[in-house]
Formats: sequence, structure tokens, C-alpha cells
Amino acid sequence: MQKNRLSRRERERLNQRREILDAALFLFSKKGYHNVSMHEIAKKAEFAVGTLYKFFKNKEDLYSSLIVEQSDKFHNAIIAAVRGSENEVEQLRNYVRAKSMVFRDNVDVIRLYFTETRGASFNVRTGLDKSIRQRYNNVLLNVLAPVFERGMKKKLFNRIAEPYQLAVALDSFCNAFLFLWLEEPDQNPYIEDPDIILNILFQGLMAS
Amino acid sequence: MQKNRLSRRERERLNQRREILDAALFLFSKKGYHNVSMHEIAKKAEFAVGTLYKFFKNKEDLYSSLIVEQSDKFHNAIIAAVRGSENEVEQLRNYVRAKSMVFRDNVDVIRLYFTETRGASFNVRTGLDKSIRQRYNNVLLNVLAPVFERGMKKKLFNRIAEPYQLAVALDSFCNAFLFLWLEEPDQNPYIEDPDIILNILFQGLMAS
Amino acid sequence: MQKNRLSRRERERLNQRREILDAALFLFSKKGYHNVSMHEIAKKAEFAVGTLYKFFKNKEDLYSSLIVEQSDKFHNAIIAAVRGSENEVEQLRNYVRAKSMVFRDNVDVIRLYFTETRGASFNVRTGLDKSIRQRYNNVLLNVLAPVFERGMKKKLFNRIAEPYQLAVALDSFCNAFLFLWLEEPDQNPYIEDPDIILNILFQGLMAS
Amino acid sequence: MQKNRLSRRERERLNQRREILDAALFLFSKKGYHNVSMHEIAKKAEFAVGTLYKFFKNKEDLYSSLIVEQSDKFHNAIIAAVRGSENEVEQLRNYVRAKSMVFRDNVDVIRLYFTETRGASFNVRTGLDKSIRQRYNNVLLNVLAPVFERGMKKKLFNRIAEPYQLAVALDSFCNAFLFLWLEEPDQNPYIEDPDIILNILFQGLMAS
DNA sequence: GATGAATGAGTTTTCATTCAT
DNA sequence: GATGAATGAAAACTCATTCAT
Repeated sequence: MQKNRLSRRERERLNQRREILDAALFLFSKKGYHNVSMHEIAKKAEFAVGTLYKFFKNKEDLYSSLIVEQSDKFHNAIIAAVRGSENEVEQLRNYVRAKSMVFRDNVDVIRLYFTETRGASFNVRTGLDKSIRQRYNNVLLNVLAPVFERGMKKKLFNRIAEPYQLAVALDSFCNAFLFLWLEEPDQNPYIEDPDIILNILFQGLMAS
Repeated sequence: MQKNRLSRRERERLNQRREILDAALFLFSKKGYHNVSMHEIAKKAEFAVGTLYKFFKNKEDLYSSLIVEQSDKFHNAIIAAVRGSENEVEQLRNYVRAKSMVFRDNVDVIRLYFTETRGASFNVRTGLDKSIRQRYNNVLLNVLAPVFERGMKKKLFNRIAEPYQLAVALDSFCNAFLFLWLEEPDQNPYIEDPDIILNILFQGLMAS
Repeated sequence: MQKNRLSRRERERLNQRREILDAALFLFSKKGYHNVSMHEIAKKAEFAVGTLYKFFKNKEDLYSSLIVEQSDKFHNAIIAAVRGSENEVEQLRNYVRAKSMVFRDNVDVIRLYFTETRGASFNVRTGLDKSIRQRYNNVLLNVLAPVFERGMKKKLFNRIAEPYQLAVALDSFCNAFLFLWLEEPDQNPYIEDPDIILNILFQGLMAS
Repeated sequence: MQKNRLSRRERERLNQRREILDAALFLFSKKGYHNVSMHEIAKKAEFAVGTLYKFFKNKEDLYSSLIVEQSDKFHNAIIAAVRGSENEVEQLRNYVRAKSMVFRDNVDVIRLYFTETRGASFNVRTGLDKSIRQRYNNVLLNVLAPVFERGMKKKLFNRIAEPYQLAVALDSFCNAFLFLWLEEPDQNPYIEDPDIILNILFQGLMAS
């Protein structure tokens, strides 16, 4: 039997933290950092304001924790997806598919996430944005780029550019097309079929 | 024919508006919407706070005007660049080159711009973000996509995807690579040579 | 005609400052620093809270200004009184008389003042207490002690102790007796007749 | 005769109370009533906050108990010192000596004590200050004044003032000079030699 | 009896906006 | 038309006190 069971106390605390973060996520993603007050979060989470401060040093800390947690969730889902296959082409498909899922299942958070990665994050004093950008860059560098690298070694892919550049390119594709989908889900079916996105890259990439 | 000359009054007003927007731009791009006060802007622009409200309905309006103005500047520069050539390949090069220039010359504003286009714009209640996204989409749709369209008609390009999709793809490339440059200007030389960016797309695109 | 007239604006501002300080003085002296809120002061002074912050950086600053101002008023009154005579014995009488007046006319502030000079001032982070103690020490050192010094030189006084020590002694007398009066005004008539206080010191001091 | 031994229970409780008061004393004397939280005291005393409320009704009560206890300790030490001799002159010396000791050995608490006796005690709603002032007045009235009274009867002292007035005078001397010592211990050696303080009073007091 | 998590009233401070001058 | 003093709602955060375990 597994031993890493938490005490009831600890489990309860974790649950409460969860509930606070969920409430905060809901509100932040709907109204943005500066338009959500701690009282609002407390009310939504059904706690007293003071309780929030037992879990998080201050508003900034709460927000950071939230963003880091969500980012990690996203990144991990993507990493897992890529590792779910041995075949490089399939790995790329999985990558696109996983990103699509993340977009689809987290519609409301995704804009928040992009504010911190692509946009101007003036919400928190600490370089939260930079830290998350770096975390994500690691995904590109250590997970996606190697797929291209291996594919090239196996002569599956033409070396039309450096692996890291291709990683950046594919990722940017996904973001761009998925944002289109975000805007008008009906007209842009990229979420259904990863190949729509991959095709453009593959034309030059695939060794005939 | 009446020259569309403005009265001294009008010119003065426009100048003042200009100065307010410049001050606001400087401050917003440095500290973000919520960390800049109207007093700060007034002081920087050397006007009284009350005066700001003669030109802009409120803080939101001032911010919107600023973003719209900057966006238009960016978009116009890009459109002009594309129209600077007759040749489709050259037009794509100009596109990339123009985007690079915009990034390079507006480093501080560019993040602000992306907050409103890619990230989560919670600064203003009105759908400023949506409006700007649409404006930019028009650039892709009416300026960049036709380049691909014409190139295909002329058999310069393979029809590896729909023109609009290619436009989105190329644009996302530019953004992604230019962001890398933003992060570490020294290691990422994309700004100097547009072909680094174009190459990936061209591999499959160019008719052999 | 005198030229140091202030503009109407400046006079008004000074008046407002005055009104704020008066309200604050009333409340602080009645309830103490920590038991008075900025809202309370604002209400009493009939201003909006925000206005208080136009005049004072923060609560601490408001309090400091108040205490420094009152202390200076007290000190100046005492200094002026001593300088009001040429005769050393009369100067000592004036000193006691002036202290009595200060106590009598500022009953409510006097405790506040002593909190900062004798007691433990934890109200303000800056060493306000030390600064005021030093200011007062200057009064003893530069105003009262010289009276004893001169009196000794003129053979009016016996040198029963160092001038500064006598200054400290006389002052402590005054405080002690005046506090008794503060406690039970009716039974302790020290305020009326300075000689009651001076007598004890004079017994040994006066050259027969 | 029943030995007034306490049960183990009671002794334990007293010990705990002691530890709480010690922790509180340390913190209050360092930071002042309003800058110390109950949690801080609980932590320092190594109890849960709730436990503090078993011993003291509330923060105010805890503070009052502390001040009263300390005051009594001071007063008793002084009373005992005076009673340590039969000779009136020696009794006055003992008084000064005992006050010096109290100051020297309780440097950190002494300011707190004076806040409650001389300054403005706004910490507690109840008239703690008044009650302590009265207790101390009893020391002057019932212990120190009688020394002067007896000395006068024995013709040791001149009747230069009423005994109670002399008591107040001597006490105020001590306080004033000991505060000087508190400020600058090196330059003011009053603690070493009680006669430095007594001399001024003695000049007129002592029957030649 | 002891604990310490939870509470929420109350505090200081900021800042967009107005309007008398 | 320009000014900037005045406003007061609203925010983040603290902490004495309670009470279920």
C-alpha cells in the first residue's frame, strides 16, 4: 500500500487552497488581475478575506501561484502528449493535438496565460512573465526541437531549418490558428484536425 | 480648391492631443495601464488633469485612442511596405522587413500592443481588443492573403494551403521569431535578414 | 506697509492645514495615535480623507507635524518668558510661570507631549521622540542653565550644583508639581503661585 | 498552620501565566502595545493564541496585568529599600539608590511604565494609568513623605516645605536625572552615587 | 484543557473624476 | 478655456477574538 497519504488536516488545507485558486482563476480570467478584488475572490470561494492571506502572502502571490500552476498544467499535458508516441510525425501530431486540447479546455484561462507570455505583464512586480516564458521555452527547446532533430537524423525530415527554429515555427502556427478558432470556433476547425496546421510546415519539411 | 488646412485653433488642439498621447504612451508602455495615473500623465504632458478630460472622455478612452493610433501606425507601415513592390516574393520580404522595423522601432509599445491583440485585454471595458484584432485581421485578409493569391495565379507559389491560411502562418512566424529577438536581441538576428524567417515557409511554398 | 502678505490661495491652504491639525490634535489628545483613524480626522475637520493626504504624506507625517508644532509652541513660549526679564530670580519665576501657563492652557495636549518626551513613543517609526527630547534639552541647556550661570557669577546664587543640573532639577520640579495639579486642579494651587515651586530650590540656592 | 502551598495544578498555571507575561513584556517594551499582536505573544511564549485567552480576558487585560505587576515590583523594591534603615538621611539615600536600580535593571520597561504614569496612556480603555498613578502616589504619600516628616520632627531636616511636597520634589529629581542617564549613560553617572541627586535638595534641607 | 484555523470589521491609502475659479 | 483642489469610493491587508476539534 502507498504510504504518501496526507493527514486529514493537510488534505483539507489542500482542498481549500484549491477552492481559492479556482475562484481566483474564474474571476481573473473573466476580469483581469486589476479588476478583481480580494474580497471578491473571498466571496466567490466562500471564505473570509483573512483566510486568503493564510494561504497566500498577498494578491500578487495568489496570482503568481495561479499562473504558474496553470502553466505547468499546460506544459505537462503537452510534454506527455509528445512522449506518447515513438514516431516523430506522430509526435508532432500529438503536439498540435495537445495544444488544441489545452486551448479548447481552458478557453478562459488561455488569454490570461498569453498576457503573461506574449503580452505585457505589469500585474506582478516580480518577473513572473519572464519566468513563465523561460519555462515554456524549455518545452520548445527540450521537447519539441529534439523531435525535429531525431526526425532529421532518421531522414524523415528535410533539414529546412534548425530544429529549434522549426519548433518555434510550429508552435507559433498552433497559437495563430488556435486564436482564430478562439475568435470564431465555427469557421475555423483546426481543433478537430491537427493536419490542417501541420500541412503548411510539412510541404517543405517532408522528405519526398 | 480649398486646401484642407486647419485653423490655428485646430492645429493647436491637435498638438496638445499629440503631447498628451505621447506622454501617455511613454508611461503606459513602461508601467502598464493600471500603474499609471491620470495625474502622472498630466504632469508628464505638462497639462492640468482637467485638460486631459477635455480631450478624452476618461482614462479608458485615452488608452483606447492611444492603442488604436499606434496600431494604425503599425498596420499602415506594413501595408505601405507590401505595396512598395510589384513582385510577390519581394512583397513577402517587404512584409517581414516592415514587421521587423515596427518591432525594432517600437520595442516598448509592442508588448502593450500584443496584450491587446493576443493576450487578455482587461484594461478597457469596451471590446478594444476585439476591434484591433479585427483591424489587423483585415491587413492579413486584404493585403497579405492577396499576395499569396496572386503569386499562386502567377504560378510563382504552390497552393500548399489557402492564401489566408498562409497569411496567418507567415504572420505568426514573424511574431514568434521577433519575440525571440525581443527576448535576446544579440542571439537572434532575424531582424536583419527577412529570409531567415521566410525560408521555412518557402521550402514547400516555392514552385521548384 | 508690510510686504510679506500671502496670496489668498496660500492663506486658504494654511487655514485648511490649521483646521486639519486642530481636528487631529483634538482627537489624538483624547484617544491617542492608534485609536484615531484618518477618516475620523477627516470627518472632524470636515474634509474628505483624500484631502488630508494633500497636506500630509501619511498618518505618521500628520502626527509628527502636530507634535513638532505643539512642542515648538511650548518651547517658544517658555523661552520668550525667560527673556522677558533681566533679573535672574525673575527669570526663574517667569520660567515656572510660563510652564504653568503652557500646562493650564494645553491640558489635553500635554499628556501627548509627555508621551513623546518622557514615555515610550512607538507611534512613529522615525525618532520623533528623540528629536523632541533634544529640542527640549536645548531649552534647558541654552536658556535655563545660563540663567543659573549668570546668577552665580553675579553672586545672586550659591553654586550648589552645576547650572545644567539645576536647570534639570527645576524643570523636573515644575513637571512633577504641575502633574499633581493636572490630577487634582482644586487641591494643588501651584499654577497660581510660582514661588511654591521655586521655594524648595531656593532654600539652598539663595545666597543669604 | 496550613502552609500556603499551591496544588501542582495551580503552580503549573502560575508558571504558564508567568511565561506569557514574560513574552508580552519583552515584546511590548520593544515595540509598544499597538505594534505587538496576540499571535506574536503566543508564539514567543510557545502557546496557542487561544490559551492566552484562558489567562487574560483580552489584549487589554493582558497588558494591564503586566503593567500592574511591573509597577508593583518597582514600588515594592523602593518601599523595601526605604525600610532598610532607621536613619532618615540614609532612608532618602536608599530611596534614590533603589530608584536607580529599578531604572538600571529595567531599562526597557521603564519607558513603558512612564507612558502609563506620566505620558498619555491610550492603550487601554480603562483608567489603568490613573490607577497606577494613584498606587505610586501612595508610595510617595505613605512611605517617602513620612521620612521627611520624621526627619523634621527629629530636627534633622529644616521644614523648607511640606513633607509631601518634598517627596514629590525628590522623586521628580530622581526621574529627571535618571532619564538623563537613560539617554546618555556614560555622561551621567547618577546611578553610581545617589548623593549627586540628593545634594541639590539637601543644601537647603539640611539643618546646619 | 489546549489548539490554531477561520473570521470580518476596521485600517490606511490611492486615484479617477468633477467643478468652482 | 484651462486649472488643480477636493472628493470619496474602493482597494489591500491586519489582527483581536472565537470555537470546533
